[in-house]
Amino acid sequence: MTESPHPHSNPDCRAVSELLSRVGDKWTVLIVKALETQSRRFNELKREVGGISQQMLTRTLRMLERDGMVTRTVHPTVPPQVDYALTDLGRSLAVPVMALTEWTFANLPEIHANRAAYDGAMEDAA
Amino acid sequence: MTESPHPHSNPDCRAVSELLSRVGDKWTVLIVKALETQSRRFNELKREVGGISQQMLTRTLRMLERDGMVTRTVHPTVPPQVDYALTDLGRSLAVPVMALTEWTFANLPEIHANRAAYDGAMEDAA
DNA sequence: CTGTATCCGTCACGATACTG
DNA sequence: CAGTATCGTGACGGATACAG
Repeated sequence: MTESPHPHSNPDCRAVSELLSRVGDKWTVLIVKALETQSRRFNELKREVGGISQQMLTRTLRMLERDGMVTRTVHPTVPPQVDYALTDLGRSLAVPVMALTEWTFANLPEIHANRAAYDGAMEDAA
Repeated sequence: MTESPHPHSNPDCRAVSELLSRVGDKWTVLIVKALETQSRRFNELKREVGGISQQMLTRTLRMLERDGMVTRTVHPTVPPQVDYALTDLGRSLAVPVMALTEWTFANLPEIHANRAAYDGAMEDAA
């Protein structure tokens, strides 16, 4: 946990920021969740996640594979079959992510109430 | 933890996704970190975070305020003085975020190694 | 089936100038 | 000091067509 006057310029903090961006992107968590219980084929994932384009599924899987979060196994059959599975690293990431998820569920009512109050105050001012 | 064939369309899961995006954006975590120990004034925050534009600082603070993560206190002095502070909600969010941060530090070497291996394999193929 | 290539719209973000 | 207004840019993400 390095200290720096400008967290931004610190390489370690940039790494954390980068990881948070990955987790915060539109599809990563949904894909990891879909792989949580079992390995999946490409189109299985596409159906399971729902609403994702082929392009984004491919891109996100490549990033996850590069970081060692998922493995990609090609079976040289015809038609081709590719299985994606979580690695231990990917599964271990799911733990703190789940903590954030549970925090969200626990505090969702309060957040919604806060927003309603804020928006109400804003339109009073307007 | 609601079940749905298409997580995307589930309002609870969208809320989680939204929260992850907020945490995953470029500045939120850095601002929360800067407010962790004490309340800060606008330009104090700007200096502390480092590299953020006025516009993004304002926007991010507004979002955090709307969600009830920070309070905004205006002192009617001249020149004007505005203090930002974390709420209990904001502080409680910091807990699971820190868990993710620590996971990152713990697994950074492995991730870097994975990337190097992946990139190496790629340029072999090329 | 499992991708890659291409095009395109949107929006987050940055820089700058201006205001109370 | 603490913002708001405006404009520009690039990355992100979707749709579609094509390929092995």
